[in-house]
Amino acid sequence: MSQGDVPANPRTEGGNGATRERNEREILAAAERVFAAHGYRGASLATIAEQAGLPKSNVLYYMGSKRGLYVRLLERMMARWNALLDDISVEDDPAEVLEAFIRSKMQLSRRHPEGSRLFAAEILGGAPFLQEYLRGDLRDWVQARAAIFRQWAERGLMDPVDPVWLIFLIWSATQHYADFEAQVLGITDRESLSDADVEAITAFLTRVILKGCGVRPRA
Amino acid sequence: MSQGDVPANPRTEGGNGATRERNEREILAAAERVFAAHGYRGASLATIAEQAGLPKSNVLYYMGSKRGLYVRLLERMMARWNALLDDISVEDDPAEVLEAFIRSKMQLSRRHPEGSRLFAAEILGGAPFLQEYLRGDLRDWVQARAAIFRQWAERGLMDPVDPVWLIFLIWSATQHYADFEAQVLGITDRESLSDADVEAITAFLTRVILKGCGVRPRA
DNA sequence: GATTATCTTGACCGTTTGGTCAGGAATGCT
DNA sequence: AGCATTCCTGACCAAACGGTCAAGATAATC
Repeated sequence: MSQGDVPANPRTEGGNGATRERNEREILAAAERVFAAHGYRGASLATIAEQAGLPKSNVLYYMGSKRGLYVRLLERMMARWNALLDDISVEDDPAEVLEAFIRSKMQLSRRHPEGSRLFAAEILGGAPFLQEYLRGDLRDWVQARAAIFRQWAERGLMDPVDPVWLIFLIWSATQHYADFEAQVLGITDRESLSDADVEAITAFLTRVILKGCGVRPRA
Repeated sequence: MSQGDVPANPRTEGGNGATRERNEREILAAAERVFAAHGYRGASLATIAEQAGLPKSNVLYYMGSKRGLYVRLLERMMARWNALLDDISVEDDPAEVLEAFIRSKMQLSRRHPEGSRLFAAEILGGAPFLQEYLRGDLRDWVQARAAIFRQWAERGLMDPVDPVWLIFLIWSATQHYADFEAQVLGITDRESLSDADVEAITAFLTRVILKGCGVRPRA
């Protein structure tokens, strides 16, 4: 090995090997829970290791550092987020697109509540690790959608509401049921939200928001 | 002093004394910022003391413990919250009440963004300190309002939407601009939200939500 | 001016923090 | 079998953590 070469550090490799895969999955799941509950600073590697059923040293062996583990979780969550942002066109039906948007966002929050809370905690703390993403990719995505909403409004398919505020409204409403789960459960005296509950909430949000924006069916 | 008496501990007294008042105010303000940004576990007394411009020992002299300081902040925030929850009656105009609700909630988030984020972080972490409040006072308040919304619906003054989901929708939408400020600013490329921005958002939310619930003017 | 109550703070304590490291165990490859 | 890579982990470290305490400074009261 010549000088300057990176040593054969397993941390830098792709991730082949069944043991590695299994342990990393376990660590990431545990870390997502702990970071979601306590934020970046409040989470401890000892707690994460305990919940993953591994010694602390092993967590560091696979993840390198607390920071690296956290960033990896954020990236995984951003990937999930991006996966549901497929392309839309001015020719699509606003009602269908908005309903699909609300529904898929709701499902994302429900399928990955810890990831959703992890993201929320990051933003709450001023988004120290996500500034670049917010001011880059995510902003572009929002502006692209906003442009389409505006065209729909011009064609009389919906009211001329500010599309950016509309996107934030949908985000906040759908995110609420994952992030503020403790509040929702406490107030409604539930132990958990059933599939039927989630369906009812989705239908409620779709109805109120579509009607509120004056979305008219294309046909 | 007979046995069993509480010693003349300044911590237990009302809070007279100008020095005390000034220092406590400084400490609470600094603590609210730090707890909001990092959560309960992630916040450190050293950071709070530094931001308050006092030695750490002094913070503990006034507040007793980290836990006590945190609880006191939560109680202050709950008091602010309760202050805007005045009584409403079935005879009131739904449009006026809902708009006032949205507007006052929006102002609360704007006037006390750190308190709002502190509250959000507490809920995000599973509300370990607020379980009782959520399942008690707050639940009662929600149910009382929900009953009135239902009567309005029966009288044909608004659509028969689930009133609890409606309250959550308003909460989430208004809270979003304080809690996710970093996201809003990053995406809209702003440095801060102006009064005009807040007014525009309030008008947008009022319009969409009222229309979405089919609220009809009483006259 | 003396006395008392309040305020201030550096030094200190035991625990927990993220992270390192050496060295052994398991596994894969030829 | 032999060898290299990957995996595993207890011991250890300096720094930061929440909290205590004694002793002095300041302010209030008579």
